[in-house]
Amino acid sequence: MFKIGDFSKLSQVSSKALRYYDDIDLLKPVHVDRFTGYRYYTVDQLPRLNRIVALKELGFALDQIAQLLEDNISVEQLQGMLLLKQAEIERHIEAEQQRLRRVQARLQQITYENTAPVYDVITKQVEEIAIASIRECIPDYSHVGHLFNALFTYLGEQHITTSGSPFVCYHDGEYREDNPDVEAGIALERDGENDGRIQFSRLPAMMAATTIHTGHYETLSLAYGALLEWIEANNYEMCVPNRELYLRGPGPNRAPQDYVTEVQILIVPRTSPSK
Amino acid sequence: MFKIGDFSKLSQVSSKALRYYDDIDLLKPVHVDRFTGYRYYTVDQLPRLNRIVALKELGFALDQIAQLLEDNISVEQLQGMLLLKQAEIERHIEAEQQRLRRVQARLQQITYENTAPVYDVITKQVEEIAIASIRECIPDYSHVGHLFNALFTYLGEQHITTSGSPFVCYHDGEYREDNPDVEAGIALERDGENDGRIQFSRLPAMMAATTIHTGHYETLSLAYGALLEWIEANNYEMCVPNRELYLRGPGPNRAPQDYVTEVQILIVPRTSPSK
DNA sequence: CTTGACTTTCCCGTTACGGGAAGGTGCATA
DNA sequence: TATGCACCTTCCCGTAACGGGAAAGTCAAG
Repeated sequence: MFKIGDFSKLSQVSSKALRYYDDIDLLKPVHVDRFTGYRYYTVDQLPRLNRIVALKELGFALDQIAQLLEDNISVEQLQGMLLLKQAEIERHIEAEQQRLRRVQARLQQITYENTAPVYDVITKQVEEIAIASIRECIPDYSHVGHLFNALFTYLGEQHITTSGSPFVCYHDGEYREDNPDVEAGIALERDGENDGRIQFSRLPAMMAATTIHTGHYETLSLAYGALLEWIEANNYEMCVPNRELYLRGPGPNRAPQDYVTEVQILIVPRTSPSK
Repeated sequence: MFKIGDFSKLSQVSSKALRYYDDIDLLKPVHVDRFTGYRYYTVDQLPRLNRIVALKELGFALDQIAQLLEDNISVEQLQGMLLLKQAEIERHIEAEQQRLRRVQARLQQITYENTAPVYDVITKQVEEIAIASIRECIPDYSHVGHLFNALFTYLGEQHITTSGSPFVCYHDGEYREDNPDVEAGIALERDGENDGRIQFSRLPAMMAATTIHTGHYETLSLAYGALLEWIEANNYEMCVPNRELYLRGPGPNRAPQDYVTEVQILIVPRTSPSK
C-alpha cells in the first residue's frame, strides 16, 4: 500500500494526475481511508496505470482510454479504434506538413524580399449565392464599367434589392489582354428571371484561395502573383473562373488607393503531389 | 460600416470569434455605438483579419499573433518567430510519426496474436538514486538470492534504512546463461561508504523503456520480448545495463503468480533511422 | 509536543472560442 | 404605429487534462 506520493514516484505520474484519474473513475485507489480521505495504491495497479500512460502516448483521450480499458471490449473494437487513431494521426501529420510548407513559403518570401509579405492568402469555402450578372466578351477591361452601368440601371428600374458587393468573374482559362470573357454581377437576396443581357443565376459554392488587395486596380496583379505563389507552394491547382469582389470600389469621395478588393481563385488539391 | 453579422459573413469568421478578438484587443471594431454597444467594422479591417486568420493557419497562438501584428516588429523578429515555428512544427511532425509507429506496432501485434497486447511499454526518465549493492559474476541466476541475503544482512546489522524495492542490474552485453555479471542492490535514503562486498554508489539517471511483469520470474522473458519488440518498432537502441525492479517479490503469503516486476532497459535513439 | 513533510479539498487558470439565456435594437411590414 | 423578427448585447458555463496554490488536516520522527 502506497500513499499517493510514493505511488506517484513509483509510476512517474504526478499526484495531481492520479487524483484526476480518481475523479474521472479511470484509476481508483485500491483503498481510501474513510476518515482522512487518504488514497492508497498498490503495485497491482501499476499495469493499469502503465496501460493508461501507453494509450495516452498513442494519442487517445482519457475518456477513450476509459472505454479501451473496459474489460468487455473485444479485440475487433480495439483494432477498430486503433485503425481510426492511425488514420487520424495520418491526417494530422498531413495537416502539419501543410502548415510547415506555409511557414516555409512565408520564410522564403521574407528572405527574398527582406520584408514582410504584403498579401495574406487564406482559403475559404465561398457559399453559393443568387446573383444578377451580365456576361460578355469585351474588347478590353475598361469596358467592365459599362457592364456595371447597364446592370445597375436595370436593377434600379426593377427595384431589385442587391446584397453584398459587385464582383467580376473571369471565365478565360488564362489571362488575356483583349477580348476577355468577363461576367459582371452582384449578389441578390432572391433569385430572379433572365431578361435580355441580364442573367439571374447562382454562383456555385467553391473552395477558394483568397486575398485582400487595397489600392488601385492597376496593382491587382500583385495580389494575383501572391495567390499563384501560394497556390504553388501549397500544392493546389487553380481553376476557372476566378472572381474579384469589389468590397470598396469607385464612388464619391473615394480615391483609388482606398479601393478594397478581394480576389478569389478556385482551387483543387493537386492530383500528383509535387516533390 | 458593417454590423458584426455582415462582417462575419464577409470574412467567414464567426461573430463569436470577432467578439473574442475584440475582447483580447486583437481586432477592435472601428466603431462601437456608445448607447447600444453594437460593434461596427469596415472593409479596411479585412486585411488585418485576414492576416490573423493566415497566421492562425500557420499554427500561431492568438497572443503571438498579437505580437506579430504590432507595427514595430522588425523583419528579423518576424523571421525569428517563423523559424521557431518551423522547428516546432518539425518536432511536432516527428512526435506524430513516432505515435503513428506505436499505433502501427500495436495493430500489428493484435493482428499477429489476435489478442490485445499484454505488456504496455512506456518510456520514462529514471532518476539517479543512491544504492547499496553487491556486484559479482555468479554461476547461475539462482545465486541472486544469496547476494540479496548478504546485502540485507549487512544493512540490517548497520541499521541502514532502505527506500524502495530491491533490484538487479545485468551488466553483460547480451543474455548469458552462465556466469552472468549481476549487481543486486536496493535504493537508500543516503549515500554510504563501501565496505567489502557491499558497495555504496549511485545508479545514474537514464532514459528507459519499461514494462511491468506480473507473475513468476520464469516468464520474465515475455516482458523482455515485448520490450525488445517495442524498442525495435520505435527506433531505439538498447544499451547495458538493464534493470529489474522487484516491486513485489518473494515473501510470506506471497505466491509467484503475484510477483510484480518492472523491467527497465536503457535506450538511446537509434543513430541511423530505419526504413 | 513540535516540526516538517505529506495529504486532503477547493478554486482558478489555461485556449479559443461555441452554446445558450435574458434582454435590448433595427428595420420592414401590416 | 404596433408588431414581428432577425439581429445585437452581455454574461455564464463548458471544453481537456491537469498545474499552481491556498487552507486545513494527518503522519512519522525526534
